[in-house]
Amino acid sequence: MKRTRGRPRKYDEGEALNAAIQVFWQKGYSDTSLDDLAESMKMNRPSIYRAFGDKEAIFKKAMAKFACMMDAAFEQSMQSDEEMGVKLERFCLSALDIYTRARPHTGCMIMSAAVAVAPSHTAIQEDLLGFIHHIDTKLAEQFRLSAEEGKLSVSVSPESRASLAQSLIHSLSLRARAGETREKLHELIKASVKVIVI
Amino acid sequence: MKRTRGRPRKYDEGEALNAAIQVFWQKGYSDTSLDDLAESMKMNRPSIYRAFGDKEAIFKKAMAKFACMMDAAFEQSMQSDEEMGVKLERFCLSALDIYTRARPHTGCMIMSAAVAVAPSHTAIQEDLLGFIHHIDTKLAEQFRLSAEEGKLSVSVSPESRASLAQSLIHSLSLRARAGETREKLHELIKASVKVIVI
DNA sequence: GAAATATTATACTGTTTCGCATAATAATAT
DNA sequence: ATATTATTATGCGAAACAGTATAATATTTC
Repeated sequence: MKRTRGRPRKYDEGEALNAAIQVFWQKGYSDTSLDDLAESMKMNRPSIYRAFGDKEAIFKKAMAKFACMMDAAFEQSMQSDEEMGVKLERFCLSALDIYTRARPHTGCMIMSAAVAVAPSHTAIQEDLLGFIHHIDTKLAEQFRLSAEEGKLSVSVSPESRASLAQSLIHSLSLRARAGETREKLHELIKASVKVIVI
Repeated sequence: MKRTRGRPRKYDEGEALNAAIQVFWQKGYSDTSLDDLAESMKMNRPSIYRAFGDKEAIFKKAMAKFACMMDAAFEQSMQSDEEMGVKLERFCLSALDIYTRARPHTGCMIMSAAVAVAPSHTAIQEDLLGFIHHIDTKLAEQFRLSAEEGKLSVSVSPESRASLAQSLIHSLSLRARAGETREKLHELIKASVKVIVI
């Protein structure tokens, strides 16, 4: 592993992006200044520009990484041979954990920060819609598998169940950010999942 | 009706607030400057301050008025003796109309603008949570009435149905702002309502 | 050790922003 | 008419901001 030439980097690209996620997550896109980012990423502005581009580019990368985190949580929740209701509940609880980790609760970074600026940032809006469709697809796939095993009534399509499940996730994010308690959201999950896997 | 003394107002308070709603709705809280508001409200900054207070105060008033609009849409959708599924679908379609009226779609002003700044604006966060609980209550009341008429299975509580219905509303707003088409959202409503009133 | 290179650090520019201070205007009251 | 009052209109100052240009620094290569 050859060392690079010039002056060595002071920052770690992955950690810097994580720091950017934290700032965008809490303050949203518009209220996050490049100075905020520079401080939290432990980089100065010119270095940020060189490494990640302008503010929108940084945000898009942060958003992509956050999406990967959610994806990983999904995969982990689904890998078992339990019933779909159990798996879905576990995924919702993972999401809830992420949404209520910070204080005050910050919900989903994408469903708050990206959604807020979507109308004026076409590129972000496109990524956002893609992310939503991606989750739709992954959820539907799981419901389809479960239905094929005969464990779900055929009166409701996997796609309908998937969109209802994602509605629940969306609502969890909004409610968490609105300051709802973790306990109430836990109850909300249990009651909603029951209906979704009816 | 005695005319007031001094120089007559150039603006109409209600219309000015409507104009403020439009700006916050599209651009969000942080990206809306007082100059933006002044232009759209057809007032100059000092007049705005006198009439509505600072930016947060303007927003809180705009939010309250938007909440009233949604409330009115709800009442109108519910006043009939049809089945709850029909009424709920009508309410969702009213919401969809509001969420997709502008281009690009702006979703719900509260669920985008207010949610985005909630962690850093306690007063807004409180109003937001209150609004969500208010809708929960009104929906649950309708489901309870419908259940009392024996038109809904008792296996799912009115409260669970209410929170699922609001999840759907939340998701509609997010998806609309993400650029989803009106047609797909219409399909989403039909499929979801079917499950919620099962 | 000197040149080349990749990064960090500082400084600058033009713009936007908020909040307010002050001036101008239009109506009523006396 | 003149004073009073409520508003509109203009302008200012200090701060924050995005983006970049330039200087300083640390490392490898030769």
